[in-house]
Amino acid sequence: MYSNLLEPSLSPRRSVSSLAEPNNRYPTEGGWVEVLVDCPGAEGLYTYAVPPHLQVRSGDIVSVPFGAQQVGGIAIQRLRQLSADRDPATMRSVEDVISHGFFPPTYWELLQRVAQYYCTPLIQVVRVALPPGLLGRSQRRIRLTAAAPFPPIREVLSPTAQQLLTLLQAQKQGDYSWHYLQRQVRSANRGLTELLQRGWVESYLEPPSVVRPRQRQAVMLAHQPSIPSLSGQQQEVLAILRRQGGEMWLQDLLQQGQVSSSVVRTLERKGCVVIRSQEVLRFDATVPVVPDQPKALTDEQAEVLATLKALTGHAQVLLHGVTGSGKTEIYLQAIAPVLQRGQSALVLVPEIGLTPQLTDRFRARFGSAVHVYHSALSDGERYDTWRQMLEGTPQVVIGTRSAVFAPLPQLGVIILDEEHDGSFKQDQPVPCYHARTVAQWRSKLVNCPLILGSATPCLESWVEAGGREAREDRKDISRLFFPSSSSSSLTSPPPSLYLSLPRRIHDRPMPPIEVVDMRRELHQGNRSIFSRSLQDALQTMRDQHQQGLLFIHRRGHSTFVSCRSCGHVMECPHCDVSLTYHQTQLGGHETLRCHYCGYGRSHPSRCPVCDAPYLKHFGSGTQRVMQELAQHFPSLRCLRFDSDTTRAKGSHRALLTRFASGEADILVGTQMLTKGIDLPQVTLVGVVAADGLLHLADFRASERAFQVLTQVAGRAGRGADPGRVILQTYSPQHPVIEAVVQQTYPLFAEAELQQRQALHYPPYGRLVAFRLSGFDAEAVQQTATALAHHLRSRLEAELSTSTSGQTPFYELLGPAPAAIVRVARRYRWQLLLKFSTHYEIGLPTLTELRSHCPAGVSLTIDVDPLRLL
DNA sequence: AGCACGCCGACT
DNA sequence: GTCGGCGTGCTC
Repeated sequence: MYSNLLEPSLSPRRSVSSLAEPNNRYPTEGGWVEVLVDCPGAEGLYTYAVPPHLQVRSGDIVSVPFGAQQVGGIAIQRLRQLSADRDPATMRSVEDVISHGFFPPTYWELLQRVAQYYCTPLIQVVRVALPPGLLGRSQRRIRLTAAAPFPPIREVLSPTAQQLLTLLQAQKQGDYSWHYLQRQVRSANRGLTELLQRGWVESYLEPPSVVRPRQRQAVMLAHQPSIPSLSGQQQEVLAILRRQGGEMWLQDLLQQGQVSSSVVRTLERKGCVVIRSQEVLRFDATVPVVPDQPKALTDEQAEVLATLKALTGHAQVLLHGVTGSGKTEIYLQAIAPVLQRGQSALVLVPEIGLTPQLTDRFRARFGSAVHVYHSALSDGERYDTWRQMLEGTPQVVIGTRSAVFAPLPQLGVIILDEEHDGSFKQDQPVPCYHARTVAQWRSKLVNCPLILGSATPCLESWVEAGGREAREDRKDISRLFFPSSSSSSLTSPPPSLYLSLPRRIHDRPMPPIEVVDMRRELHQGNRSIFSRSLQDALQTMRDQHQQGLLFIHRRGHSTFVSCRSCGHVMECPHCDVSLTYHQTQLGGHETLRCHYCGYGRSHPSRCPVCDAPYLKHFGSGTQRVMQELAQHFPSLRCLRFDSDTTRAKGSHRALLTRFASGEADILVGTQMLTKGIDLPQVTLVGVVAADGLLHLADFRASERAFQVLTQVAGRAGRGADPGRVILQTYSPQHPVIEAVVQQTYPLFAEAELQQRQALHYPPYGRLVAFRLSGFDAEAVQQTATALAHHLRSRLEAELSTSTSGQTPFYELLGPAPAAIVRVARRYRWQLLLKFSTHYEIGLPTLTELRSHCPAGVSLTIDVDPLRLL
């Protein structure tokens, strides 16, 4: 059923136990080891000889020869003897040990579970769990030899060989990677054999460049019995060393003593000092800002905190606190005792770049015990942070979804902040894991609490916390639910506790939300994108020297460009979408960009179809709003805040800092505004058009719209001044809008859940998406149909042998083309499997399904997809 | 991923 | 007949 990497010789459980025991005694040298190799297509274990000089233990990261190259891998298990069908003479040896990894107990079980559940080979999971570059691979390179004639003798060489030679000779070192040459020259292979035969070039393997800890030489005083006679310089060096407490970096010592290293070497020979290589860790150790103290809590906060502190062992808690209710302070105070116990805490956030404020608060409270782990770190920083975790020092790791695999050995609590956020789900490379799901497993495995925090919990978490059953009682504050009488069909009580913070701190009111019907504005002659209400509010805000946010669903200027003469719409040549018009300022450069594949071109002056000069852009994005603001409110200072202006590293924080310091009055942005911004001086929030969010063809569209709008609205009035929210829409009667205005999560959830239940959508059913794509439209469609047949017969067979007492329910939808069939020239089709949660369905392995796909059609399985194509 | 081996169309 | 395309299959 699953990608059975470890079968048949080794059951998963056995491998786990052997890896989990660091005190296992292995032969120190020689013997054999099974290695999980990092190579696509190589999904089994490979046996290698352990050379006498190496000590290889289970869990170590090793470098091994594999075919023609060197690749990284993980030592899974030592073998005392080789199986009989193997000839010891032909076995290859482990090249090197890259990292001794004593992963925490149960860690491997977690990784295997992820691989199993998300239908992906274990090595893929290992790859997301380890810092990048740790599993290195060698590279084939080609370089000129001394024998190569210069200039090249043209007559005797084939054109391809000539091309290669010219290319190499143009390069300073005369050295290129083979990969590069193949891309440059049509049939490079032929030409290369020619050149190799003549001996003009040679091919060599560059060993994998593996990220390793940086080593520095440390010098320390030795305790010596007799003091030998020393020269003046030698005595001087010893004196410096003593002054510095007996231990220094060699480099510092040489610099301070103004001596050469030979002086120190002599001292070492005489036994006065010891020189040792030591790892230096490259993580950001800046302990910034003013240290702060735990803040006084409201009664509600205190009650929640007391409950959290009382938790022992595994428990899942949904902390449902309205925006501005002080969840972060609770996290901080819940973590403090964990650290005191000598354990560590894992804090997962949607995107680290978006939450500099959160990181700062943690640093201010816990100082250097806070480590940040995410993809924006350099490989070296990431490696060192990761490695440092293995040591088990009590610490707080703040990170994005992949940090759920942070190898902390003494985990005391896991916190997922903004748990509803979609970026906890990975959808690009497999495994398509959800950090919340993985965190649930991990907290169970290591027996620690998991806290899910949100103002707008996703419906899965809401249902798990028993939110639906206990709805009627929810007028109370800060309650703890163990619904004793389970009313529904659930066989077990809700696996999660529900804690709520229904009020903001300091009794600050939730901002009132005013809905403006834009149809009426239009009828009354206002053709601007700003209603009169919003215009007035902006004016008032300006007069009172307050700040505001404007939320627009789209970046760019306009959503599409079309010809008013013939109706032609400008489209991306690689995708089935219209191009977005971009113009940063009036009169500035006009470009068209594809938001799916990144294609860009300049704005044509005439229609490419009918040549009429009447191309016009429609719809509005962040850039257009900026321009309109500049026209209507010239005195208002605006900053744009979207993925275009925050692309550069650190620009996110920079923009927020500028805004916070009062450099601008208004921040104009996209979804980013909803994430983790805590600016007390913001009083006005305007939603320019909510409609773009409401009408998406996806069963989660309403949930997402509700979350986004509630979160944006929640940015207003977090400080002393009360806030207000103006929500412009063309469909004011839409249920989502009504729910947002009333600020009643349970009502929204109930309505939405009824629909979900009726259609067997999550959380009442599970989904698995099978996604096919390829450059050949027909091949993709045919494969989709064939796969659907195969799956249907598989499922029927499964059903007939099912022994489960429940009536199994499943449905295979499709094959259907994706809503946007072609993206980046690839055609995309999808099959959707829906089945009831209590039915354990046996999914075929990825390998099995891929065997039904011809070359050129790729298949990925997305378990529990968030977005449907 | 690389790199074999192996099977079909246009050139000496 | 061979050169050269690239389609499957294996790497301890």
